[in-house]
Amino acid sequence: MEEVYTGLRKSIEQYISLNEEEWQQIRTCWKPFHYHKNTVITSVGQVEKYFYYVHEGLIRGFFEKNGTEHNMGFTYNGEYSGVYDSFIFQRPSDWSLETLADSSGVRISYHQLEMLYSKVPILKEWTFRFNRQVMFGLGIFIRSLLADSAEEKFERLMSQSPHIIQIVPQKHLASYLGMTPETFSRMRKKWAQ
Amino acid sequence: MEEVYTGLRKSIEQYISLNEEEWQQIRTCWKPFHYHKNTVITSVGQVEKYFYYVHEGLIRGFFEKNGTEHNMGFTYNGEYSGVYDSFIFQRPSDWSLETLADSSGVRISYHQLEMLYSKVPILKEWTFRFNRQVMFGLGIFIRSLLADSAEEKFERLMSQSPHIIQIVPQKHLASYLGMTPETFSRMRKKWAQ
DNA sequence: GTAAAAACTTGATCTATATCAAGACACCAA
DNA sequence: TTGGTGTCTTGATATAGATCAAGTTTTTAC
Repeated sequence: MEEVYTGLRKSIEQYISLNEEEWQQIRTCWKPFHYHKNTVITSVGQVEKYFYYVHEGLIRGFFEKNGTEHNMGFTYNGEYSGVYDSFIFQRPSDWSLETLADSSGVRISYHQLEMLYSKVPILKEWTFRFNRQVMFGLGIFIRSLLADSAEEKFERLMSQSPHIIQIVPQKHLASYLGMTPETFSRMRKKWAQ
Repeated sequence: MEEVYTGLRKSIEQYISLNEEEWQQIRTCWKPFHYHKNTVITSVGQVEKYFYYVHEGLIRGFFEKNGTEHNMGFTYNGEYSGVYDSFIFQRPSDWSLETLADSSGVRISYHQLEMLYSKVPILKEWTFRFNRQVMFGLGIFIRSLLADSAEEKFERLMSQSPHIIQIVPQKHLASYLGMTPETFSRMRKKWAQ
């Protein structure tokens, strides 16, 4: 358990630095969670209550349209998860969160976080910077979706995160790149040669 | 000129409220700009110096790949523009900004804005909320790119912003939706019936 | 350990959209 | 006002990737 909090602290301190008192305030607000594989954490229509720090596990964010699921992203060890927009605006979500492996870590509720901002003002700066980073990532994703062919998207994924294919089921990766599992499988074969 | 600043103030006050002194501090930091039609404001490789409030005009954000330009978005009257990621991180831009009509308004430099944050702390909250709104919009855009067919994207655009077709050249709208001008033209014909 | 269910692969075919090409229209510059 | 350049339309053809289908491998559950 201790190492989960150590991970959280390190992760927060990538953006801001904390003194001991601030950290203690923050720490007490994040509560442990644990979900088994293939558990839906948040589903469409719900209001996202929590923001998650995933110490160990794998989570996917996805939505459904005409019977097809579309993956928007994945969370690995040491990253954050949650239905951001629903969390931020406390409005019903239009996408879902599901574990793809047993996942555990700590999470903070919306109200706890709002309260923390007043107790630990610097934390607002953390959210600020974190959001900017997310924005930046979304921009890159959009760029790829607009301009890259299926083959390019596949190759980009393989050269940037080759390990990912061992962790995330192919059908989900395919959907994330906006292609069918069949196409993904063919790309993979081609790539291997 | 006065109405430009009135527009800016209203726009900022959608997120936060300002007293007179705060507003005066903010106001003096935003300087007028004016660009003619078809002017490149910021190009690839440059570091974005300014954040723009466009009172009147039309600006597109785009990048180029293999000789094809891809539009990422447009700015209309009363909206903000700038190469956000380059501005935020003060790193060379990998996309460009160009006017599609004579465009004028006010803009603030990176350093002025940083300075303003310390003089008018509430302004940071404005940026915070504005960024969240941008994130939200990017999420919707990604969703559409992942799941919608060319026809659906076209229809969505026409029902959500039917006026846009009068303002933005079709070839740019086509690129924004991730399709060719020919496809866009055919969709349009079909739609008219 | 074994059966059932998922996930992945591979091939054959189909289709939405791209590409190529050529004509019509529109706007701007002298 | 007119020529020219860029934009839009329309048709013919090409193709990347989807869909359908059937077999194989891997994972899950009892």
